[in-house]
Amino acid sequence: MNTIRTRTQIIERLKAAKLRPTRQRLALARLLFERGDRHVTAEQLHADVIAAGIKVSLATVYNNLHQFTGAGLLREVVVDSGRSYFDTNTASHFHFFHEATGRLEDIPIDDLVLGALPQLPENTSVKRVDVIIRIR
Amino acid sequence: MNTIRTRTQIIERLKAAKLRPTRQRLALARLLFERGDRHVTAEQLHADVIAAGIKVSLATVYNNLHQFTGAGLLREVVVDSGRSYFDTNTASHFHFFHEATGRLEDIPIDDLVLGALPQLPENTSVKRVDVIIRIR
DNA sequence: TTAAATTCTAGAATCATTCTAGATAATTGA
DNA sequence: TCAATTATCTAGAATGATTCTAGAATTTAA
Repeated sequence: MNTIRTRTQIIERLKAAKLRPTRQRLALARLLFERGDRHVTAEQLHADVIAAGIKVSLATVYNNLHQFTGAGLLREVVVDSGRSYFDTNTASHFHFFHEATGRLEDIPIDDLVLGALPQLPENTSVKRVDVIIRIR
Repeated sequence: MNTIRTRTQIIERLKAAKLRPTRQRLALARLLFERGDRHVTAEQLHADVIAAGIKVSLATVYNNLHQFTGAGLLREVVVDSGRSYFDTNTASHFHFFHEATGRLEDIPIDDLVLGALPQLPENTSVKRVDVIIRIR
């Protein structure tokens, strides 16, 4: 998970996802994927990219967050009705949510064991299991 | 959890929570607590109370859902950034979330075992643990 | 019954997000 | 390299859930 990716690797990732490496998309992808795991909201990422000196509209940030999620490069985490968080760690894992600060933190996979899943309702399959430990 | 409460019991519950049993609040409380467990959004509950022939504004539904939650009579469940669900079952338990329909379903407590919680970050305590199995 | 306190309400305001439609940029194939 | 095609970007409007506002109505306690 500590993957530090180069610019070139990121461009490859985008191409593999059939997403053109435009100036805006590349800037967003670098902010998201060049360093370790991140949990961001659209607003936060928009502020980051602006701070990095690249002109990108908020709509574009939303578009790209959704495109990345659709391509499996991000995972949406629902902890707060009101805003969405996106997690660069797409492997199966759980979260601490700091209620006071709104910060999300990964729980190392082995640190929390989930027993066998219960029997599912008829004709359904699991899309995903979310575990959030809300702390303060 | 199959508590069928009488009108009088509900009034007592409200008084215990220091909430006046007004016409509107009582109507909402009866819809929520007279039958078994329910998972509702503000819009759904508003539609229900109107259908029951009582005139209540949407703002009042929101006010009361929050007051009930503050009093521990309801629990807010976050499954969807965009709208809030309120659960009349305040005991510790987990949920199935039907992504196609937006319906929440309780998982019987013993049907899913969560291992020991991981070590918490410094100076924090657990407020709540949410487990949501997203199915479709 | 009355005053004080709470609650209710319609409508405006807010906030995150999505939509619109025209402008710009990236890619493709000759 | 150069259009032509296609994807992408953008500002600003629109949306949808929720909260706020401030005045009216109701409830309670004495």
